[in-house]
Amino acid sequence: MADPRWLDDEEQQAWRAWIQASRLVMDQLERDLQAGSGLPVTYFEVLVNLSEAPGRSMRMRELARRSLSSPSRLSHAVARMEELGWVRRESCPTDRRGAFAVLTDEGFRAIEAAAPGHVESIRAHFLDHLSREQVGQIREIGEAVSRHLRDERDAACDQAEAGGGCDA
Amino acid sequence: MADPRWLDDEEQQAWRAWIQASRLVMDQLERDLQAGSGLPVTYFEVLVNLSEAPGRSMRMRELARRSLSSPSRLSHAVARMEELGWVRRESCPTDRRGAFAVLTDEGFRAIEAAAPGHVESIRAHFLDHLSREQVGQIREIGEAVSRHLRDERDAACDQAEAGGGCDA
DNA sequence: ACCCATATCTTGAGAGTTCAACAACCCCCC
DNA sequence: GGGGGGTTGTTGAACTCTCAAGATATGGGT
Repeated sequence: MADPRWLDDEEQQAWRAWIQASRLVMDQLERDLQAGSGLPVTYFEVLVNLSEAPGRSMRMRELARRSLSSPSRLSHAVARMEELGWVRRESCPTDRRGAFAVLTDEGFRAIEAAAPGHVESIRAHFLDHLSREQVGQIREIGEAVSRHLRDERDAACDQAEAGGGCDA
Repeated sequence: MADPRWLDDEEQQAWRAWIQASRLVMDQLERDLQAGSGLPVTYFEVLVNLSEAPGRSMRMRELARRSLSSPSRLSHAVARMEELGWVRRESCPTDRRGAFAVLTDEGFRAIEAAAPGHVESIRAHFLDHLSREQVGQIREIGEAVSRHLRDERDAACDQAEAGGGCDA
């Protein structure tokens, strides 16, 4: 840590371009979606995940995983969306700790209303500026990076478990 | 808007991979930087921009632009960092509306302490998983997307100005 | 049958972000 | 030398996110 390998010019430029694009795209989508439908992007993603689930219903834990959300965040988000009438909670019959989140009809209509504008936004601020080749490149890069971070998260869990037996 | 051009499979995959990677990388960097130095990423970026400016000093407006921050956000952020003793405000002699943000020695030390871990984090969660080619690709893609969004922001200003004379 | 580590989910407080409204000021134009 | 439009920066409220702590329940080992 005393003598870190600083980034060379190419790395520096790539990193800055990536993080800048990340931020700008996210922020713009957030504004568009907010202005068009009053939905934060994170809510939209939760609702989409729910809408694709059988019965439009999913365990909180699983929903959190798919929405790239922490349990806490999802809990707050669902609480908020319950107030809005978009989601309803149901208790799990086989595991009394568990809770299901269920998408209501009103929630479904909210996604349907928001989706077209959101897709336009994705095209206008992202896809339209990429060649066909670049679309393929970004998919591979994104998947490689995501895969790693997902693995690492799982490894962290395994490590925690294995840690118990490490010196025991 | 009634009949949007939905994303085909390739577009869908590319978009999801991108946004997922964006989120995962950002979140991980945030955690690492927070754990290592108690700095939020946005603060770090503000401080870095300041540290590279002549006199370690910059007008709020310009600092906001470079940090991809809204004026409001920067104002709050600087207020917070002033409490921490990392930044100091100075009034502008030639424009009495204006304010400078100035990096203090303590603020500079805070960046120096945070930087090595941050770079390691960038390598571990991003650069290390990309081939040399992909580093180049991501730079081009990021710059294309950023350029567009930057242009659009400027165009929005021009439009607002031109709008005054549009039907006048 | 009991205990304890784990898992699931919630809650409250603290911190950052956004939006709209506001205050202060510059500058150009009449 | 005033107006008036545009710029710069701040503020407060509402909202979201994170972190740590807690409530409840499961499951395996003894």
